[in-house]
Amino acid sequence: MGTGDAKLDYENILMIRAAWYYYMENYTQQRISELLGVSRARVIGLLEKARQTGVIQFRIRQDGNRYIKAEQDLISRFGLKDVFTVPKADSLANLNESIAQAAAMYIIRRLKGGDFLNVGYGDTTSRVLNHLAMAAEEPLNMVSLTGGVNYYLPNTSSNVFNARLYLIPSPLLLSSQKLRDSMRQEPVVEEVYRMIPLSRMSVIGIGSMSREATILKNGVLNENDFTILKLQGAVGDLLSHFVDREGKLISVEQDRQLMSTSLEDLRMLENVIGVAGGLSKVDAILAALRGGYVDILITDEETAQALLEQS
Amino acid sequence: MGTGDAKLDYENILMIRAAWYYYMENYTQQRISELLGVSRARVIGLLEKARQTGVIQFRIRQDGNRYIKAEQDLISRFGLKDVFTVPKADSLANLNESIAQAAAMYIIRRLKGGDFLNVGYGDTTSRVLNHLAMAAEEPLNMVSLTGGVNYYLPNTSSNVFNARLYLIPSPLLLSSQKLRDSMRQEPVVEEVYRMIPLSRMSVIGIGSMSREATILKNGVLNENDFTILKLQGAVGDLLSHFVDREGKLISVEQDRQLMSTSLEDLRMLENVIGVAGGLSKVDAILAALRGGYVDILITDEETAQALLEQS
DNA sequence: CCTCTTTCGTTACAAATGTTAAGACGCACA
DNA sequence: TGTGCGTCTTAACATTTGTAACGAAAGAGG
Repeated sequence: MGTGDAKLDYENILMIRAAWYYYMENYTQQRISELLGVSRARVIGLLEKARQTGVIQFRIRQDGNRYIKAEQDLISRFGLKDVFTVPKADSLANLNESIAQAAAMYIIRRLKGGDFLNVGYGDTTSRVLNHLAMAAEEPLNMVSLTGGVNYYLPNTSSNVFNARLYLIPSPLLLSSQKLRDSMRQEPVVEEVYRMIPLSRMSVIGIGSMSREATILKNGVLNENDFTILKLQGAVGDLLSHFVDREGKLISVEQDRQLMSTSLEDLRMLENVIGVAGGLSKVDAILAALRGGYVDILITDEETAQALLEQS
Repeated sequence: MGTGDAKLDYENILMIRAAWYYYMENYTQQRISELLGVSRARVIGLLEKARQTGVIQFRIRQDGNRYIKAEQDLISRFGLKDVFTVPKADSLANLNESIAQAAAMYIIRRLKGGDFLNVGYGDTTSRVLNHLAMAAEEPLNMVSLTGGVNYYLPNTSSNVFNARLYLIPSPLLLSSQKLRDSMRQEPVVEEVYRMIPLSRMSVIGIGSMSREATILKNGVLNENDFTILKLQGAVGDLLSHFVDREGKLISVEQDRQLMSTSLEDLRMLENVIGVAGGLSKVDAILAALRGGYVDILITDEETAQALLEQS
């Protein structure tokens, strides 16, 4: 059996060398092009590709004296284990990307070897996973906290999905509580549920009640359901469980049709990382913090400030 | 108790933000200077300082298909666990620095939490430690494999030495075997020796028989001793124990005056990382490999090639 | 209160990096 | 043996980054 495409291998080596020379040795691209025997334009391309594919990675050191005031205040106000904020970005899309990147950076440096990571449902989570898969050298072990399997699959652009997935083989929302309960007891489902408490870390998004909510866009809920939930005091959702300002579950019919880790079980988990940013999410994040579901919060500075002011 | 110098804190925050914007978000320095409200010149300075002090770090991903041919060949030829090579540098001084940096990168991503690291004696080791101390977020636990304490202390330029040190409180070379043996049994010495087998990793240099050898420059040995050792077939040293081409100890008087982990004990350790590069070290590295003292080798590509050709 | 020193901002310039368009080259395929 | 296709190099140009010189502002010490 061959070792794969020789041309790609060579490209890879070039990329690694270019990255080494540029970032580790501070050589100019001109110099590197001479050392590697390629054009300078190509060196630029190699470096770009190295960044894109995660061959070269940037990390910000996270030691004790990195905290800004808002971070410290959040930690003590809500009894959190840790908080990490990113500076403000120029658009909401970029902000979510930023926060996802920060979360991936946060996780990857704390997750070792064969550790398992529970993952929630949602757009932010999905972004985090993409970054993670790229940065990881050994495959990650990921356990899903909810149904809705399709959500975790590699998205179009990404290359190989460098992870071992243990997904709950079920849709997120079933058509009846009865069916949910039956599925819940299926051995293959049961098996994943048993893994969940064994993971060292969990990463979940925090949903707001805005029109942008993933759960709406995906068609899991319709606008009507949504409006009713709002009337009942919902400010956001965790793992698709809607909660009120205090983080208490709003008990509605749909909730009993969900294939999703319960809020009580979520609270029992250690190292639950909540990932969410943007002012529209402030109420939802506050609910998550008050409910005690989240141990570590990754957000942006503006939102962190707002959380402090509104609590 | 105050939280330290407010001005330095602020400088730190600026530095972190600048690094985040520049490396994570790809903003231009111009843009960053506006966001941060400082001059562009200062942004350049902040970024420079962030790199210097390890606030921002570059890492090359080390997955399975990074290996170049020489690395794979070395692994299989000598039954090693891993090999990492750096591309050639422009001078020997830079080469050593490169290799030290690579070693630090290698170690830091495999060392977690409260892990302990054994460290040998020598210039290369010392460089590795400096890089390590800078990159680590939590203090490292380092255990010395030899006496010669002064060698491990923070060198002039470095800032805080972010490590917990467990050093053998003794010179490297004592004036008699008798004294060595007595010292060896002192409780404080014994204590460190007992820690050594418990560490997860060890990093050692590999010395050659050149005039540049640390052990000579430090005045531990004089030129005479050195010449005699060469006549007896010495090709290099590990932890100041001189060995022949096959890696067998050359039993001389000085060896029995050394406060240094024995070669047999060294061989028993897991994950011993040998760090050495440059053509002058080829014979010494070969001896270390043949003797089976080293599990992981960090060197440069040119030397790797030479190792294969001369074995 | 006045210097001295240090640090930062400003500016202008030099060097490096990134982008683009045109053409050369190799390679698959008819 | 062409003919397309993609990828590379080359070269010119635009943008970004790095450096150096100078002057203003702030703090230290007399």
